[in-house]
Amino acid sequence: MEQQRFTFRKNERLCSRTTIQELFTKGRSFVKYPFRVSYLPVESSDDVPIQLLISVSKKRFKRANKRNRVKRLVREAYRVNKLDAYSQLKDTNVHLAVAFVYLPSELLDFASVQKGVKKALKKLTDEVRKNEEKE
RNA sequence: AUAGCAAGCCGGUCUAUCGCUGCAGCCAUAAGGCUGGAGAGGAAAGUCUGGGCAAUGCAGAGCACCGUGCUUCUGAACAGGAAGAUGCUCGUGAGGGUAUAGUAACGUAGCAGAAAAUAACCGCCUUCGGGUAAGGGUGAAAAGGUGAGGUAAGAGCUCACCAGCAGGUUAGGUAACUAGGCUGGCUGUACGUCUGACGGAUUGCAAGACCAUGUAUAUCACAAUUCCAUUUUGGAGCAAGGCUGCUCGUUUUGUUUCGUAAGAAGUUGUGAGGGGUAGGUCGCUGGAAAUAGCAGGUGACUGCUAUUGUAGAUAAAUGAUAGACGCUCCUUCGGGAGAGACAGGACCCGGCUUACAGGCUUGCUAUUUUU
Repeated sequence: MEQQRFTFRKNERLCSRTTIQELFTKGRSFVKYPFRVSYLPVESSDDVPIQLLISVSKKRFKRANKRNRVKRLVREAYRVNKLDAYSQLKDTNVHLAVAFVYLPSELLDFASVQKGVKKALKKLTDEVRKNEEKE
């Protein structure tokens, strides 16, 4: 793992259909506006601590170009702000499958999306650490 | 100059930093790294149509069902396009919208109105048997219109002119059709049923082809064990399906019976092995291609020549931030403020339809002013 690179490559995305199924049926979740975050610890040999899925519902955004725009904004915000969460999770040595579900039905600008992503990541890392300590 | 009509085009550009998906080259055991170059639209949308491609099905015939509808072209084809014809309609105008096979037979025509179709009622005339569609003002539509003669009163009953229809005919046009002349007193309109012509298999790239870990397993070989009648093929009958819905016809499968041929079958273990899930590879982008020039055509379009290589992702790439230019508005000319539409490939082409801030070009029309 290189130092301080703001990448978002394929191995950081959640691609497998079966793990996505498991994530939504078995995983835990919380709401931190504007996202609902679901997560599930998984077995993985990769270096990457988090595999992420961004989801925007067709009900809220009927047109494909708006859905694409939301996904791009969220992905960009995650890409810039993920390193904090990585360093937090590195010493606990868990691998997570995470889904960000976009809740509002209107477009937000990049600044507020970024704020939301930061908050959500913080809450995620806090919860994971708590759970580790319990067990 | 202002307002508008038609056709066509554009629909931000550049720089810096970080980042995404393929491709080519180099480095690396690998993970990956570096360099170069490429990376959404006019509608990519709706999925309404015509094809290519793929799988399945198909001896054929009739009926049903669905679609189309003036003419001539165009095109691979179409419910597409071009040029034209006729009727109706909107606009001062440039122009826009809309309809169009056939009518032998049958049906319907609300409200209003006397009446919506082998004319009843009022009225008119009368020799009291009847005759009469000129008058009745409602409607989208009222039995051709106007005038004269004629008559008891009237009527194409007769005549002139006008409108339409039918049959010949002349001229123009490839044709739809247009213009004229002749003959016939032949004279309502709309919609539907109907008749006839042409076309139409079904499902869509989540099609389909290939590779294949784990798990279970058809089949085959060998071994052990148990046990005794099945398997193969041809004819006939019956049943169920397939061929678009139905009928005829045809075909496939199952079953019963008659004949022919063979001698084996079940369970367990080991090995081989087909199909096939997760996942992956192909399909996948060079094609009715794009651009330019020349030629033909009123035009859609066609031909020839040259040049170009132009997205191929898969929980799905083409983005974010900052600045500059450009656009609109305000201005104290220092500057300040604002907007940036509709919309994102998912096998590929031809169309149609719908959405769209703002801007540009060409031709034309109306009005006003100046010359």
